[in-house]
Amino acid sequence: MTKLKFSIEATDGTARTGSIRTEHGIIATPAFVPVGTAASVKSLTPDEIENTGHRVFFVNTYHMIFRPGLETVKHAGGLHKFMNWPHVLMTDSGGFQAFSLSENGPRVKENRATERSLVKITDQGIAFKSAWDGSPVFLGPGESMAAQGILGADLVMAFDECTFYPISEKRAGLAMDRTHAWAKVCLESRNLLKSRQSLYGIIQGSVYKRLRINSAKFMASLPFDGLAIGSVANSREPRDKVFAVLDWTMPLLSETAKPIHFLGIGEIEDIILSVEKGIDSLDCITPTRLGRMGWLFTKEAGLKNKFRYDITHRQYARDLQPPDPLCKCYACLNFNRSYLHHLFKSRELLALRLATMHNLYFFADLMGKIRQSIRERHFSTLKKEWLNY
RNA sequence: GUGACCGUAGCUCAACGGCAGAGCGUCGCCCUGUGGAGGCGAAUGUUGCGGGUUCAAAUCCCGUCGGUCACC
Repeated sequence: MTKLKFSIEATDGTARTGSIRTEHGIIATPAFVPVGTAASVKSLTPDEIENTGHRVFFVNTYHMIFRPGLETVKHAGGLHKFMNWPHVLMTDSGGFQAFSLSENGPRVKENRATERSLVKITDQGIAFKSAWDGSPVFLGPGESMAAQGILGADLVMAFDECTFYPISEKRAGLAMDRTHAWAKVCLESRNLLKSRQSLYGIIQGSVYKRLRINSAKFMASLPFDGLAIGSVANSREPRDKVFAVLDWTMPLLSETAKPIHFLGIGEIEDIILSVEKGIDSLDCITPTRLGRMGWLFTKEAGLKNKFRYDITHRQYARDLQPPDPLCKCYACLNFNRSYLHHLFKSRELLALRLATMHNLYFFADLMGKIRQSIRERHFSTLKKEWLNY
């Protein structure tokens, strides 16, 4: 019945390192999970993803439902075969789109204020409209589990209501209650999942201590295979609150001996701080999306620049250094900043590929160093080396 | 040498008597379970130079300098 096998091999304070074993291989934790929303880590082949050091990535159920459609994935034999990805996969339940496609979503808020919300949330689930052609799809916890069963990822997320910020405690409480009710349905729907799929329950409650503790206790009491923390850094939640949420919930979650995933984190500093508090895995679009926009990660860029620089700036036009002099990725071993600058200015496809490769390698490399530091009980040294505090 | 056309932002050009603009570039900001091969914003001008006409000139007139093309 239980699918993943999680073992903690070493701890340093509350930070911990170990492994998650699945049918499609082992993930060393703490792990960073790249995002491949539409069944592709944009611009990279499976071999190239593997060469960046990652053995797992995230695919989005919402996107698969509309394109290519679940039947197409089923016909291909599931996501692993469809994409020819032999390693571990995670799928999101579609719950994030409750936030991202709503009138409070990031796109709408910034520059599509006149566009209508593409979601309507009720106690039964979320009525979506396709972002591409407006066609409707209803997704509740049962539907999401069935969909994720067809997709066949190793690690799947319970269907939840992801909240925006700012939000009142009352409304955050309603979303949490709904998420709790849906969590039970997701567990009841387990037979819709393939036998080897593992289900993560998601803690909600926005920035409210009472709600977060309530949610952590509730989720920890249920027979999930893993636990996840949601809705923390979606839309301008204050940074101190992001980590306060971990302080409130991690002591309750750590006791379960289940892997704990932090949804949507993040920046280098946030990753280090999250690992310090016991997080086992995190996913984020930062290395991939920011890479496509010309941001390259380097340690030398420093904390104040979030460890990245914009290669499209004029100052790199004739810079013959590798993108990151300390890096051993394909891009850094073979090309210089001058060339990458040119590729971005010329909008060459290779720019996106090399930047994505480098950033993913940088993240995987950092996670490897983090794991080693925990094993050697030097995590605080690593933290100080990067964050200087 | 003669004639025609052209000189406007860093670049390519628009405006052709009525507040000097766009694209690209530059610089800045944004992106945390991807609606993103993005989005938002700012700076930059003695309209080649000098004179004239006019309430008003990048625009019309004269001169001058520079460029391109054509013809000798």
